[in-house]
Amino acid sequence: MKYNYSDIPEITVRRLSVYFHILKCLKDNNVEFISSKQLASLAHTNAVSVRKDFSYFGEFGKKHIGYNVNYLMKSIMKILNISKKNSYIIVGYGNLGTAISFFPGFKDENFFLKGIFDIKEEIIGKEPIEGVKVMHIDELNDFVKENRIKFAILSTPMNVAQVVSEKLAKAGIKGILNMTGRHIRVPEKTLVFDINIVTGLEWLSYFISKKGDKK
Amino acid sequence: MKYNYSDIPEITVRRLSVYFHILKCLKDNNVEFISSKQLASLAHTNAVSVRKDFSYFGEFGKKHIGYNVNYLMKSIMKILNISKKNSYIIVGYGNLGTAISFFPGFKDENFFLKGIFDIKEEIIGKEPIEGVKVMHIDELNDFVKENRIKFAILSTPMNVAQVVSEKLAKAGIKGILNMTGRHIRVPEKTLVFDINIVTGLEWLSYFISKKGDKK
DNA sequence: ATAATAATGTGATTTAAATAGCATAAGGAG
DNA sequence: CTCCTTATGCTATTTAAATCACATTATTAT
Ligand SMILES: NC(=O)c1ccc[n+]([C@@H]2O[C@H](COP(=O)([O-])OP(=O)(O)OC[C@H]3O[C@@H](n4cnc5c(N)ncnc54)[C@H](O)[C@@H]3O)[C@@H](O)[C@H]2O)c1
Ligand SMILES: NC(=O)c1ccc[n+]([C@@H]2O[C@H](COP(=O)([O-])OP(=O)(O)OC[C@H]3O[C@@H](n4cnc5c(N)ncnc54)[C@H](O)[C@@H]3O)[C@@H](O)[C@H]2O)c1
Repeated sequence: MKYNYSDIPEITVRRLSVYFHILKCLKDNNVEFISSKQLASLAHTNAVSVRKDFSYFGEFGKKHIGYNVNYLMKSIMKILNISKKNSYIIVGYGNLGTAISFFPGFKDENFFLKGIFDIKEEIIGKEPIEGVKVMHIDELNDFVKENRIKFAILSTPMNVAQVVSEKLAKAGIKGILNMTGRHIRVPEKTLVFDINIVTGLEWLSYFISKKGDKK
Repeated sequence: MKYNYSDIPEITVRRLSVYFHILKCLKDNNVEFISSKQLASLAHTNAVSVRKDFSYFGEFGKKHIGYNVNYLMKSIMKILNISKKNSYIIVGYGNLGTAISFFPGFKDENFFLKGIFDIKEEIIGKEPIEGVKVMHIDELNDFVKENRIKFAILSTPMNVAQVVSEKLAKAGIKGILNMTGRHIRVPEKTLVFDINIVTGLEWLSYFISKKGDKK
């Protein structure tokens, strides 16, 4: 069956990403085939959901056999548009920005760090990662345009999140991964994905406290 | 109207946390009252959703006026069970763990860091934050039990995520904030909240690539 | 004092997502 | 070669979430 882009549940896209990370791990352990049931159990969901999620994009499995891990990974990479190299920058090079810059996991998914931006004079010009320089935020606009950067990880302090994200949008950044915990408003053409660590603790807190009073 | 715990949509709990962070910011700017419409616009949702979310827990607003920012914050804190002090630990004190330990934002939400665990001999015994020591993972069990720690932020390497989370569950940790990107399996009594930065970039990648082929 | 306005809170309805059920295909056992 | 098992993929149904529509109330303007 053929689906439109707009028929596809947003949550399916999230799950594809989860499946992908699980498949990476399976591949490292030389697993060649996996059933929707097994994959579901690893992804904390159920087999029907797994099959349905894939069915929006095509038929990737074989009856009686399940899914070929390698082929499924490649298919998901195509769907998520991460089969080709992508470039990203980090904006705000403090504690969190630094941690992210040293994390090797982005490369496996074809995301390559191309630049770092901050305002602290003492770090500008440094090259903390080979081939990646820290630049002043004033150089952002030209750099993004010249290098056609699509993605930015925003890890500045909260109080400048809004102004900095406006600069990002203006420079032509297509997607902002917002780590600041502050909601930002940008033109519709720029997408934002929010990650908020504190929110996670609050969610846990609620469900732990409510676990007693079931039903 | 009175709702049961199980009648309340999970997504509502997530949004409460989002509202709370926005309210904190409004309070800092001396805003006293806010309408569901205004709050919705700041939270990227709509006014009815905002009101419905609150209505599961009680009536917090005044007609024609809207919500008192302070009162609403206190109410949300009660709902999320963050009005009293909570203790958490960080397990895996590498780049990310360190960044998190220095982040002051948890205190505002009544989450206090009580201990740090790792296996690197050269950092064990250090006190990177006043009053918070780095301990060996072998001391985890006793420490968690003695200090009745409820929450743990897991930031070890992926390959030990499973074994370490089993230790956490065994020690009696109630909620794990899993930063590793690897899915972990723990007994049902232990809750897990996953945060995966790479997933965020993939989500952005998908929606940016699909934006052209609308409908 | 009355009308107009701006807001909340909640049943009713619509839409989206999850789940169930089943037809079908691939492989293995006998 | 036929039957049994296992697993996919799709349609139908159920459940959950979002939205609509409106009754209600507090405040302001006339
Ligand atoms: N840094 C990032 O931006 C980033 C992004 C996405 C995901 N992650 C994930 O977060 C986790 C931590 O990342 P990081 O960059 O801080 O890695 P890191 O290697 O800098 O830190 C890991 C720490 O865990 C410690 N450790 C190892 N085994 C342990 C054990 N058995 N018990 C306790 N501690 C142990 C190590 O000694 C080290 O200090 C990883 O799983 C990574 O995949 C990190
Ligand atoms: N560290 C965490 O664990 C954590 C957790 C949750 C949320 N956050 C959020 O992530 C963000 C970063 O946290 P952090 O701990 O790295 O903070 P940080 O203060 O260590 O780093 C912020 C960096 O941004 C730079 N900066 C300031 N203004 C700038 C501008 N206009 N343009 C570019 N860079 C600018 C600063 O010079 C600094 O290097 C914050 O918004 C924080 O709320 C962090």
